[in-house]
Amino acid sequence: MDQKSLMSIKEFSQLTGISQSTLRYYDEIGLFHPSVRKPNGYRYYSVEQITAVNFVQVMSFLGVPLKDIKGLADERGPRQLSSELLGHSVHLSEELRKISELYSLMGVYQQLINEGISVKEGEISLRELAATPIAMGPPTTFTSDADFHEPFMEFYEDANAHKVNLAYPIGGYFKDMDSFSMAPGSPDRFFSLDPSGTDQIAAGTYLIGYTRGYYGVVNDLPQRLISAAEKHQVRFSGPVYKLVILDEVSEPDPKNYLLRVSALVEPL
Amino acid sequence: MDQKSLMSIKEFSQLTGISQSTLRYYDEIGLFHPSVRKPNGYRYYSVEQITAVNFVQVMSFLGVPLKDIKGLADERGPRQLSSELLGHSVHLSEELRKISELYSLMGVYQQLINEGISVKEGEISLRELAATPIAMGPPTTFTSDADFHEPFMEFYEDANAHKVNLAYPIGGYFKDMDSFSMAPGSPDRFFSLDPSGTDQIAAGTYLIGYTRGYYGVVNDLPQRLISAAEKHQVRFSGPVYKLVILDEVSEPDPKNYLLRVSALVEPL
DNA sequence: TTGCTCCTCACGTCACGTGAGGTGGC
DNA sequence: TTGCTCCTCACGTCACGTGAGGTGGC
Repeated sequence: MDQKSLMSIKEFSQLTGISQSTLRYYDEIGLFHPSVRKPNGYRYYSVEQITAVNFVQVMSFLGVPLKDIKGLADERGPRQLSSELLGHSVHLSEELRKISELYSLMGVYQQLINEGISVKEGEISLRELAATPIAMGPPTTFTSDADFHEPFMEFYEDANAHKVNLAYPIGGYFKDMDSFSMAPGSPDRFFSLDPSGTDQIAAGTYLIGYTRGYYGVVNDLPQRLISAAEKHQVRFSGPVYKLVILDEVSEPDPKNYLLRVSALVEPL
Repeated sequence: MDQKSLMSIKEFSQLTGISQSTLRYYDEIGLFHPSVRKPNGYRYYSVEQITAVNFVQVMSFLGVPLKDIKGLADERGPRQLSSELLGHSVHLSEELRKISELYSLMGVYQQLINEGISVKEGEISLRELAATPIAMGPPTTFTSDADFHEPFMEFYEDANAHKVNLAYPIGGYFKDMDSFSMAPGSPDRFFSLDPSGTDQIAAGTYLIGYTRGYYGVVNDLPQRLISAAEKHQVRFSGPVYKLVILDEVSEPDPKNYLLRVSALVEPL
């Protein structure tokens, strides 16, 4: 109202948490002017301006370019603003979904890395696993043993089409231990660890082993799994899942990439 | 493995959703090189690189500067990466909180604007309101009727100290109708519509009226409320809340700012 | 040969941040 | 007078986008 109590740019900056240089920039581009400009060029802001600049901040955080915010401010009106906000809130809920997905993605990464750090490589262990949601790809068709890429690309394109998030680690599915041990480089399907997938790794008892090497290298892991099964008095009763848990993302040396193979088993 | 099946930059760009110019830029700054560079300068990418570039994308989305991502890639190792990720996931959950707050903020804005659009100004209505969480400020001390700013600033500083989100609309609280009608420009407290606040506007029956004008203008609203109370056979039984629901954010003309006053009532 | 893809500069852009060099206010 | 604040250029920066002008591949 009447006499305005004015703040220097420093005070206004501290109150709003917006840097002085940002405030000057907003002034320069005509987005948000100080209430008063003294003859010496000093900028002074009024309390009432807090709301307006807050709004600018909010819209900017929403990703709206400053030009558009300016446009909005120039020819706004409640109706325009309302529909504008509606658009952005749709966008925002999309962002929200993306971020929470990223959050879950980082959780998955972390779990795998921590597993990779703490694992005793030589050992084969028997563990109870809870069901894990995944997104399974279509059946693969390997033309030659060496050409791994075509089926992999097929999986990729199929996944893209189905909106599967491909940032999650991708592994190989084998329908049973025979399939794995005969052609460990040619999974029957690929899968993504995407937890919003509609398929799942069934809960159950798994025999789990690790080995190091570049993609495709399994070393003697199949044999080790088979002899461990004998020792533990279990037999392979279902699918085998192969997943590289330390890859180029976390491990600089390709020879040290860490592969995990989990095979469903049941007591003899 | 062995023979790589390579993709042109266009194919790789389409597969990953990363623009060609971004891929060239990543190459230029040494963050992410194509698997093969042909003598003619053409870039070719391999399938295996999808994971790595995905990771770059993820980190970049997390707000990590490309330089840092490069640094991470240069001297990474599972342990470093794990602790790095931990830091970012803390940051991310903070972001998540911020965004969902923004989302709720936009909801509040929209509600108020829509109310502002659809309101019949002259009418005073009797409505049942559900409880609304708010953040109440400290009691105000007005030195003069005209100086509204000092108490308002006090509220602001207090709110800042208590981490109240000040982007939510701010209103005035009066302990009763007498307090409001005697000095409608000097609320007993200020409040923020911040829904994470620990105070609340109590559920109950409210007499609600509107009037237009710049901040502080109430016109004949107090009288209109009082006579409406008689007509509706109710008496004022508690606090009065004043809130400008259309302000400089949504309304270009200060004379058209819209004030809403809600007064708690009970039957006579 | 034609059209498409790819290349390398070079420059633009968006939203500021960062001095340099100078004036103003208490 | 001293120190603090404020000012205006001007230039830097980050992560690309956008042509211009030219070559390469099927």
